[in-house]
Amino acid sequence: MSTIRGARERARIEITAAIKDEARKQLAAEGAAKVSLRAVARELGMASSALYRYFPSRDDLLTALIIDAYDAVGEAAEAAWEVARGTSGGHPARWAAVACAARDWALAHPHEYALIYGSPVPGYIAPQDTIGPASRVGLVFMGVVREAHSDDGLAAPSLDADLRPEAERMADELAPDLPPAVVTALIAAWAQLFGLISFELFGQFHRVVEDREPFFRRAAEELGHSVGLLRGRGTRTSRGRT
Amino acid sequence: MSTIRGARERARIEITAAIKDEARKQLAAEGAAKVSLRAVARELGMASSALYRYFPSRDDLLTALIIDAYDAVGEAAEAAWEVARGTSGGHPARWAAVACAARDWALAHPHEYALIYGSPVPGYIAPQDTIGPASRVGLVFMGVVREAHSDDGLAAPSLDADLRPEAERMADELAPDLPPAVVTALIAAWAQLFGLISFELFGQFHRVVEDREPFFRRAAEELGHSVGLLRGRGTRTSRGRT
DNA sequence: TGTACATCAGTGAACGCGCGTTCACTGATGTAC
DNA sequence: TGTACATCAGTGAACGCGCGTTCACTGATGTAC
Repeated sequence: MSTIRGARERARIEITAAIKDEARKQLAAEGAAKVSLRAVARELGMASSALYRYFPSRDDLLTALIIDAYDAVGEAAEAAWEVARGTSGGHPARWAAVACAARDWALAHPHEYALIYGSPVPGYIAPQDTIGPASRVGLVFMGVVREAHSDDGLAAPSLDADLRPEAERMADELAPDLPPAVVTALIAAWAQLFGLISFELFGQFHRVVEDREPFFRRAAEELGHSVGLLRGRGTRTSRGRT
Repeated sequence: MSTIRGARERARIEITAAIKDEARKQLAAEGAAKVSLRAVARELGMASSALYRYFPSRDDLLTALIIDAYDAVGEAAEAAWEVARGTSGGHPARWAAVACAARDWALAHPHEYALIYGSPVPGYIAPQDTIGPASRVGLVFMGVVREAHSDDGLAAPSLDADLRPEAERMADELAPDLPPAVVTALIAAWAQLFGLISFELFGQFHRVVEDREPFFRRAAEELGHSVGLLRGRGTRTSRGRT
């Protein structure tokens, strides 16, 4: 229970990390399907059976990678948010900065991205532990919107009558302080942003969109407006709009 | 070269279809990773080596499934468009109808959807033959927009200066008859629509969005407006908007 | 209509591969007295 | 500080699995004369 535990405990932590690192390396190189306990053990110079001291099964190792990936993209988004808050851009600029950070992370880690936002691995059931990390990026976008809200920089979009009950339920559960129409639009924008990233990463934009950064940026900005972010508030953004 | 070819040729066509059907069955049941030549052959009561008379490799069989899946979702979209054109709804309603058809198809064929819009199979390179079928759904959306354009039911969205060159290039290549801003917004909307579908299908909406049909419908309608579709044109749609 | 040959579908055995997981074990590290 | 025991990391062999692909072959269908 003390902070300094024996060599055993420290070794355990280090080796667990080494296993995950090697697995992540294989994930990055070959994709989730090719991550195998035997290959990891081989690369680490251990017997494959030794890994079972650290992960009860291959699925558990994959789960660890999934959690780490969610955390990594979440962290990237949080960091971008922090930076953007320190600059003169308004809320829409912060929104766009977070979106671009998510895209940048995805481009830098395509297989990790595919692991969490691509088709689910067949037979794999996401355990509870992934839920928290999975929502981290989304919470950053929600944070941007919430800040805009308290700055009076948010105009709730319209809401169809037949969508109202579901919108209120979602707002109740996720962000009771925000207008239901905003929460609804936010969730849609969240999915749509990752739709843009997935299409780029998974090859649907091949021979269609070439200059992808400005394309994505514009779409992301548009999504910011769709959730109700207003341009005026805060100091003026540096990127003009014609 | 005549229409009626020998028994050999007819048998070849039938058996090729049977192989694809069985493979599709396994795809639907277990996902792309589990589709194996041996299992297909087993189920068909043939030697596994016999399949090589029909498909030179497993990848080619997968390619056939991919093409069929693109064609299936494309066909569903086209059919929905035809129906929507026959009803009193305006262009936005047609857009929404096509979007909902794509979603319906995806919900009915989740593994086929994952095969074409999920993470690319590692090591698999999409051959040229998939390009045509892959663009079929997108062309339906473009058709809706084009019709609106010639009906004066389209207002081009704004376009950032830094995006203009790419927008003009894309318009030139894909739809020179449409304003570049519209083409750009259309491609973004296309990706975003499938982002909504993917999030729903791949489990990101689990415990977040419950009543998904109206949620999707609203987002789809919003996307229609984002490409410039105007409400007024054509007879009024049956779904009011508050 | 009949014959000789070419084409092609399908067989069954085999090759070689890599995987996840289990199990009885050895030896080092940690703990209680 | 020293000893006896418990805990745990790591080993290496083995089990059982299913896969993609190749190859020499048999026998049926098609074709040319």
